[in-house]
Parts: sequence; structure tokens; C-alpha cells
Amino acid sequence: MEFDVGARLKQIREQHGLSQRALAQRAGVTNGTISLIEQNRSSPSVSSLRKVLQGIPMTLAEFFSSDDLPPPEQIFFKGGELIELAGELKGTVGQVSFRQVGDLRSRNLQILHERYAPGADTGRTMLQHESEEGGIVIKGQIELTVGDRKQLLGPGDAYFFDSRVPHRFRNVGDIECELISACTPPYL
Amino acid sequence: MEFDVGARLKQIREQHGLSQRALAQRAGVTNGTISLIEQNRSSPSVSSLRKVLQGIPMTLAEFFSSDDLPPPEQIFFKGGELIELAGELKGTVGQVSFRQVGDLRSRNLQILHERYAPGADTGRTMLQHESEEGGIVIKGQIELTVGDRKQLLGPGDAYFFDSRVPHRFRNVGDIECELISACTPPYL
DNA sequence: AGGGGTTGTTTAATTTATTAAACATGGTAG
DNA sequence: CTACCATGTTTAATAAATTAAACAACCCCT
Repeated sequence: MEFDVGARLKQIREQHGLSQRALAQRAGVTNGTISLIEQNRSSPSVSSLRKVLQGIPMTLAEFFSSDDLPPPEQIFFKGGELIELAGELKGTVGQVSFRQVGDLRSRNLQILHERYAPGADTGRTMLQHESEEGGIVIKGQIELTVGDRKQLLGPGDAYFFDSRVPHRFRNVGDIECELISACTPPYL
Repeated sequence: MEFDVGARLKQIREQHGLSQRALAQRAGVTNGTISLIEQNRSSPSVSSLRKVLQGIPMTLAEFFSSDDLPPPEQIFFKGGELIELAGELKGTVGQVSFRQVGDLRSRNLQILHERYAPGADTGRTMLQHESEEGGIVIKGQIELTVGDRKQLLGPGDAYFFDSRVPHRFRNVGDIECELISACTPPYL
């Protein structure tokens, strides 16, 4: 987690055409403060950073989500180019395949092609995982448990839930089950 | 811009089942610091806040984007319960169907089941739309243009790109094309 | 009931950020 | 060339955050 607060502030300030003194006045701090922060010679308290950003204006969330997009290099993926993730998943039972679109370099959206052999089961209980998750079944049947609710889904059916509540996928059918899922932000 | 740093930290710490001391140790600060921050009796410098969050772990961006989403009421969807969006899309040519999982009440993730009749085409040029978008083809073939790049994708193939780049989907095959896509944050 | 462990809170000492003002540089007009 | 006004930087004084250690409350166990 290396976030260059100084560089970020300088970038934003200059983008808005403000001098250190101009911003300092609007923010209610001194120009020296701005200068030291931009050189990373002092680390502002969030209260003073908030004051500074109010002079922009900009929220703390916007400040720290430095979305200066380097466009992902690869856009198109042949079926064989998806990244197999099953090895990284603990606690699964039976044959499970999670194949991911792209490499998560752009890390807000994760798309998976999931396959479950008959009987396969993932007791993953994503504790406190601040995500939203959903998907659509394209083949076979899957039993999905979310919190205290359970449902059998077939081709064309879908699901959507907050990943913080414990959940589990089980293929209770006798043919392989295939589904496409999406998650934001990604799991791992 | 009122952001309750203390309450937010407490919420996150408790969600992760950590005591003040446990978090303090993992973060390399003292328990007193955590306590004072949570009571808003001191405003942490971003460097110390960063240390604290590294013990979670969590990024500063995640910390300040406090999206406390009320969990969506409906979790499971039968195929027929997906919401048809085609009517709301301008500029499409031919028969196109966009069927959405859920109602966007939780608005970070949008999952669509898309169908394109042979010859169908969507010249949607999502200008400045700050999203990431991806999908997997499950049937038929689709020609996808992203910026100055163009590719024909078949079943099992996938794509992923920044939605701010102009893009377009065209079914150049002679059978219907079906794909599952995801987008964060949603289009409309 | 008492002891050992945990929890969160508080307080004086220390470290760090912030201020106010001086300093240095660069451009521009007279 | 000099005077002036803007810029960003630095420095000693002040204000605030952080530490280390003590405090109080709670739970569990014997």
C-alpha cells in the first residue's frame, strides 16, 4: 500500500490551477503546511487533510482512489487464456475450477468462469469481505446458500448478494455446473 | 464532507474481530492510539492511519469510501425474473436483449445476460463513463471493438476493458450470440 | 468470593505536525 | 538594473498526535 500523499496533493492542486498559498487560504491552513505535505516531510492528520481538500474541493475518498487509469494491456481473451484460480482457494471439496478474466491489475471488477463437478462444494465463508457478488448459471444446477437462505439454481437463473454474509456453493446435481460470476471489489 | 473516522475505524476493526490491542500490535502502534482515534479525540496522521489499516488489511481508498450498502432484499433470481433493459438503450440496431440481475439498489455491480440476434449491433460510446467492464461469451460469436482494436470472440472467450474507451458490440455471425457481462459501477 | 485474563480508557512524557515569519528564486515592468 | 510581486522552501515556536504505563470494568474459571 504505497500511496504518495505529497505527489497526489500536488497533482490535484496543479490540476486545479491553484498555488500553494491560494489553496492554503481556501483551506484555512498555511502555505508552509501545503509545502511540507507535498514534499512528504510531514504527514497530515486526516482532519487537516480534510480541510485542505475542502479547498479544492474533493472528498477524502476521491483523494485516495487515485484512478489515473493505465488502460489494461490485454482486452481480448481466448478461452484458454483465462487464469485458473482454483489452486488458491482453501476449503473446497471436489473438483472446482475458477477461471478469471484478466489479471486483476485493474482491481475493481473480477469476472470468473466457474465450474463445479458433481458433488463439488466450496465452504468459503467470506468473513467481512466488503464486496458485492452476483452471477448467472449457464449449465447444470447449483445449490447456493447465503446466510440462512438456500436455493437451487438452474440455467438462466441468477443470484446477487453482499459477500459479507457467509455463503457457499454446492453442485448437488449429477452433471457439471457452469456459471459466470462477477465480484466488486475482487476476492483475492 | 463529514466523515466519522473514529466510528469507521471501530466498525471495521470489529467487523474483523480484532481488539484494539490486537489491531495495534499488527499495525505497529499502541492501543491507546487506536482508542483515541476511535473516540475522535485525536485525528491520526495519514501515515499512522495507513499503518493501522495495514493491520486490517485495508487500503486508504477503501477506508474512505464507506459504502455501507444495505443488503439487497432479493438474492435468488429465476431466469424469468431478470430485468429487461433493452428499451433503455439508445442507438442499437437489430434485436438486442440486456437482462439484468437485480435492480441496482446496491449500485456497485451490474451483471447482465446479453443476447444479440444475428446482425444486431450496439454503437454505444460510453464517453467518460468511469467503469470497468468485462464478460464471457457463452454462445455464438460477437465482434467487439474497443478503441482502435477489434476482435471476434466465441464461446468461452472473454474481454475486459475500461468503459471510458468507446466500444461497440456486433453479432456478425448467423446465429444468436449470448454472453454474460459485468460492469462496475453500473451504466445507467 | 477471589485471581488472572481480557477489554477499552486515561494521563504525563515524547515525538510529530502546524504555524508564523523569514528566505530564496523567477519573472516582469518601469 | 532595480523594484516588485509572485512562486515554493525553510526555520524556530507552538499546537497536536503518539507513546508508555497505569487505571477501571468485565468475563471466565476454580
